[in-house]
Amino acid sequence: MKQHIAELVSAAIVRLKQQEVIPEDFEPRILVENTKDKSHGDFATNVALMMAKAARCAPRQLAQQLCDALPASDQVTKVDIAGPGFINFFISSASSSAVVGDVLEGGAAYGLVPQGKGERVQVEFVSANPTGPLHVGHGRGAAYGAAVADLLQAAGVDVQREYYVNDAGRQMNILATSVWLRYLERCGQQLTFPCNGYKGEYVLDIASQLFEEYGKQFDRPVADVFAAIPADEPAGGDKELHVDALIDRCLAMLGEEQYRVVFDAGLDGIREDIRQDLGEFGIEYQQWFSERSLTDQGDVDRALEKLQEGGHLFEEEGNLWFRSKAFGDDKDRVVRRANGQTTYFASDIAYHLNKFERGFDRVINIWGADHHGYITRVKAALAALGIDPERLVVRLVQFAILYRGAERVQMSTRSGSFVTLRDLREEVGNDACRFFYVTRKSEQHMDFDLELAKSQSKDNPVYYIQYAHARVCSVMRKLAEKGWEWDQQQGLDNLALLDSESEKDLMTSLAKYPALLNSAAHGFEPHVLAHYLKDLASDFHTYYNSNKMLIDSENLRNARLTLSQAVRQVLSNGLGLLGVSAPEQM
RNA sequence: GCGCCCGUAGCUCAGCUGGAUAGAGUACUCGGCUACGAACCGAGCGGUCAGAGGUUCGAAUCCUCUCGGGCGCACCA
Repeated sequence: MKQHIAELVSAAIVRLKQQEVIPEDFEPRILVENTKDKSHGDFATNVALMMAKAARCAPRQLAQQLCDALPASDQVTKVDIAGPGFINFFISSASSSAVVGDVLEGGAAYGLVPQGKGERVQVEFVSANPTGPLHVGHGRGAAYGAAVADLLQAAGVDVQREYYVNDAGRQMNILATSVWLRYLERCGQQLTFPCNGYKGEYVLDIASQLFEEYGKQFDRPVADVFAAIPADEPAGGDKELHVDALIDRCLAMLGEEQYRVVFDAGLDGIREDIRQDLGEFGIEYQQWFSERSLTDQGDVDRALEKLQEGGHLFEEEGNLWFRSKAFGDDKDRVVRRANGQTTYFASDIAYHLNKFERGFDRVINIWGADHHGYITRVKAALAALGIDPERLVVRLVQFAILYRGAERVQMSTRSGSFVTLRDLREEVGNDACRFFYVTRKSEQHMDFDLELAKSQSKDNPVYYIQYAHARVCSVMRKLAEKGWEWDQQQGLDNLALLDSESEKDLMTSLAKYPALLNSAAHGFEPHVLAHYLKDLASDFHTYYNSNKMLIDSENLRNARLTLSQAVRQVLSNGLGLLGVSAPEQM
């Protein structure tokens, strides 16, 4: 409909150009909007205001000339000029109610853009270090990333969801060592656990499992393990030196092969736990990409060689640097240390090169807000590799600050005293969780009150929307109890009977859905959909309270049921995209 | 010190690439079930859009500065 009006306006502009009212070369953007106030009709455009200057003409006068030049349309019943020069369009009830048929015909596919000609896009999200279970902070990235991916897919984009597994590096070595120390305890030995180690209970579980599977194969005397290790922090030493020395000792005493077994026990255990956790949260990935595989397959070296060929690397004091400053970064960055080890950044360069080599037109990274300083250097690397940095989109998700009532909850993976996503899901429910996370735009800081979310009260908007859906279902059940049937065709034939304010509002809302989906998808803004669904549910509740549906008049009854079914369909479609269920009863 | 994000009703937040009288929820005050589900609906109360300049027909929205909050500024991942 917006499109139709835009065409009418466009035709009018062409006529005015022929009459030389406005300059030939002037190409205004024609913006048609839904009106906020019903007295302003159904749609409005501000072109007259935009063009006034170029036309050297008062906006209202220009608007009048535009109106006179508008071609006739059987869908438009009235055109008005209002305010400073807006042109308001009133559309016929037949064309506004046509959407009901469209929705029912489309069904679950209503609002979706067919797959096929769309671009290939990768969405990488969560990618938390596999050093422990996901906590509530990761939950936001999970819900947001999944919704963005699903929205893009709904918009016809070919989407691949990926989790980057940081299965290399110091943190993973600390985890492996933590597992081993717990394992030694499980073997019956006593030791002082490093304060910088991973103290979570899940480490104990992994250690126990290791013990059950391998017996005492990895057992070594604790006295030897801690011999000549620098003191830990509580003992007046340095916790970092302490834990690093333990890692080296662990590797030395177990040997490469056994160390790898212990390491993998930790890695695999946690990665599978995360996979299951997210799966239960309704999130499935097409790929779990291993950081280690980049080094193993020589991708890192290859990426560095490529940079070298382009002359983007230089050596200084034994370190190999990338000239990221030349691409807008604050300073140059080390990619390979003097000891030969490549940095995490080097892996990331290789990873992003790998992504684009896999053929994605665009790559979307959902990162925690603390990574924002990282964007410039990754884009710098892409530019140096000859890849347009614009093809990488980074969306930052601000932290969710946890509250228990008025008290702020501190989170730390290392100390083990954090609230896991799993705990939250079990207490609040997946639906409320998924919805709550995406109700706010991603760059907005979010207060997550556990008490409120756990209370399962009506305060949570997800119940409000689900209730609207369940209500329609309930009416259909009651209809059957009365021995009646819903005649969709009769309903569609009698939509003209639905001329109340609330019915028109509903139809307008339904008609907005496809365009809204599209803009939510391309703007990476699932919260737009969340708010829309709340408004649609609200409109429906209003309608439901003021109009009875199960009435004797067959024509009106079927018309109302048909409208309600269309609402139900859109609620169901929208909730589905956000990973929230649409229950038939609650 | 430099960079990014944020500041809208008592609280939690929307406000689309500048548009008409800045909106929801919640809290508070009233009112509505012999009704297809009251997990609902209706009405009221509540604002110097942090502040100051600027751009223009028009600014919560764009630009600059100030104030206030969050987060970054590694040869960690």
